[in-house]
Amino acid sequence: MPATIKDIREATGLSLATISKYLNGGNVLPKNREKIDEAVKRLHYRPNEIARGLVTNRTKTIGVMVYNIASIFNGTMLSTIGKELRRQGYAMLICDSAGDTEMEHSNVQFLLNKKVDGIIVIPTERNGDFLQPARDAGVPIVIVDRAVDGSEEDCVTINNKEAAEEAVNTLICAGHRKIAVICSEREYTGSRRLLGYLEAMKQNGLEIPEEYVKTGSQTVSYGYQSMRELLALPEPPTAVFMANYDINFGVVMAVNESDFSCPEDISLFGFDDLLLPRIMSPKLYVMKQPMEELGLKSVELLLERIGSKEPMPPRQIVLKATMMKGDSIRTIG
Amino acid sequence: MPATIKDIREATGLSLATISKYLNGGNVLPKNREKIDEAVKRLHYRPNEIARGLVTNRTKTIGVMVYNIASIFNGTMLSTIGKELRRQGYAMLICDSAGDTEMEHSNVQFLLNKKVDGIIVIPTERNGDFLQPARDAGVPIVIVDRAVDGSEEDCVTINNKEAAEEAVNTLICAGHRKIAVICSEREYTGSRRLLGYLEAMKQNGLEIPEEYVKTGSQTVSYGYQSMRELLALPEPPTAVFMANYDINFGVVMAVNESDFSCPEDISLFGFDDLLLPRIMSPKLYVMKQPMEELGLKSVELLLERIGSKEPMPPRQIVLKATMMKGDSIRTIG
DNA sequence: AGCTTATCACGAAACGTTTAGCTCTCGCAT
DNA sequence: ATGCGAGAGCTAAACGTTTCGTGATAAGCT
Repeated sequence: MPATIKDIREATGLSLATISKYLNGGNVLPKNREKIDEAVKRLHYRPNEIARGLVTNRTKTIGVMVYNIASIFNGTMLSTIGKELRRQGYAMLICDSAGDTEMEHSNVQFLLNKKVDGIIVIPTERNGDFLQPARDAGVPIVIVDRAVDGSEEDCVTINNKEAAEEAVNTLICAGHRKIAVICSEREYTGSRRLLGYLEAMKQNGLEIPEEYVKTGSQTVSYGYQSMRELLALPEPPTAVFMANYDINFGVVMAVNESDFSCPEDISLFGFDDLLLPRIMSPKLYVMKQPMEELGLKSVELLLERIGSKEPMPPRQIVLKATMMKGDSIRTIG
Repeated sequence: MPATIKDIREATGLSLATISKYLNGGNVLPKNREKIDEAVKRLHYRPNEIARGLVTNRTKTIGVMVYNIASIFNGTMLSTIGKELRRQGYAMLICDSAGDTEMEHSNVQFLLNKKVDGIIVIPTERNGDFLQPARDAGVPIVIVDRAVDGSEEDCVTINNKEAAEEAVNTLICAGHRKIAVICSEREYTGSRRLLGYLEAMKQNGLEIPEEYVKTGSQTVSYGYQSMRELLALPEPPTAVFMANYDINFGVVMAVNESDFSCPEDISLFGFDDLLLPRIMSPKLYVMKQPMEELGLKSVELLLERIGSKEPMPPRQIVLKATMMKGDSIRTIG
């Protein structure tokens, strides 16, 4: 039903080749250019991108895989990534793994069938095997925020370990000795941030009771449950470092429900400067990730790789997190 | 590089038609079936969906337009919609309008160029003109959550006006007389909820000072600013009805920063039962939308329409919101 | 004037599928 | 035996583009 390039041929008397060339930015005689422009406008012609994709073998579509689209962290990342992709003429096909690694496997195959030109992925866990089919197919990949073990892909992350160290050192400087951590070892970010915590504690010669280290998962519910456990200990910590945005939520929920209050009884240090840290009272101390940069950089790397015919070595970009001060830390004599 | 159906032909000696028929569920002789199965597995053959789309004129891809992908409300909706679409074999091409109606216009054209089989849209404002190109092209459309003025499309919403009435009546029953509202008139939901507020106030013979009615936009920042203004009035309200999830956030932020506290000095009633209402202390009273149902129903309507060759009359589905009690309302003598 | 070069247009093949319509074979009922 | 229909396979065209190689025209040089 919609007009095709053949209709333009009828209308102008020119050949398909000439019309196609002009529409793709080639040079034609001024009078032909006018004819084509007129016909395109009159017939509301728009190139069929499916047909184009078949012959050029490029769909101008990028697959984006996230571990959970309902998390505001991912939503914010997708917002930046989507806007930038669009600016460069690419569409964004989103696959939500919903925290399920099976689904993640299936998503890769799905995107390959859709013939995406490249894949941006914020993975569910540290195991990157699910990417194998894409590697085999030679589809460019960029991994964002959470690196995967032993990958050969481009990767954009932040200095997780150092950021965690800075956070924990801040707590220590405020006089805290009994500091707990809530994170996850299954994701890259959680494991790196845990290392930072351990390092800071060790450097300062502080003891780490086993029950102060919670390494389950980076979810709201795990944060909630862990915090309840911590507060119920015979000797609860005086400060807690939360290694991820969703954990922030769960922890704050648990504190609000308890008899403890922040910062009088318990000091908190979180991650990611999104809505929560600013909305709550007291304002939460956090390490802020440069999320926009993360998104922009990942798009840049991917399009670069798609554009270049030569194979390029994998690149590792590491951005820096910065501290945002709040009122959630009590200074201990 | 990947295997094509022609490679299967070489491997089996069968014709393209036979192979295609079998792959699409047709019947072939057992020995041929075996041959094809073997070749498909050995060559890792997967049909090229681009080529298929060209001839069938169906891409098995749905365009989903949201007014802001970074909002957790939309993220949650997208999660449900995406999962259900996927279950039915469809991909989800997401376009974020980022609150910009220009962008929204451009998004429709973009999706049409991508030849999506249908469009699900959570619109930015009440004006639905941006959908015209899709209507002209005969692409099925379903509008979710926020209806648009005078549309002929399928539409899934909730009983906004009645829900707002219930909320305001709850405040009135608790003894409140000075009740303010924060919403927006530009969106369908905001304007309907405003009507509900006005109706409840009128039914109970309550006065509505002009400065108690804030109808700017449904964003965090507007909620924040409006609440500051309300609290600064010579005669501030004793209760506030917040007509949307983002507004909740802004309002709570403003209250936390002020000398007022909830519910002692100010009672609050919000919308949408997502993270915030549960996390905050005191727990927030809200009207809860059946978000999963909203998403599922919209997918169902769309696929039904895509599947049917006959034209169908537009359908209007209205779901019901329910009240979730909290501790954010003070009972006045 | 004759030769070269640059510019533009064109015809035809190709991309990887689906599908309409035809042919062939086989078995069964008459 | 003959006729018939069902089932399965095949050929070829079609979907709407891009692109390769060639041809034509005009302009620029000696």
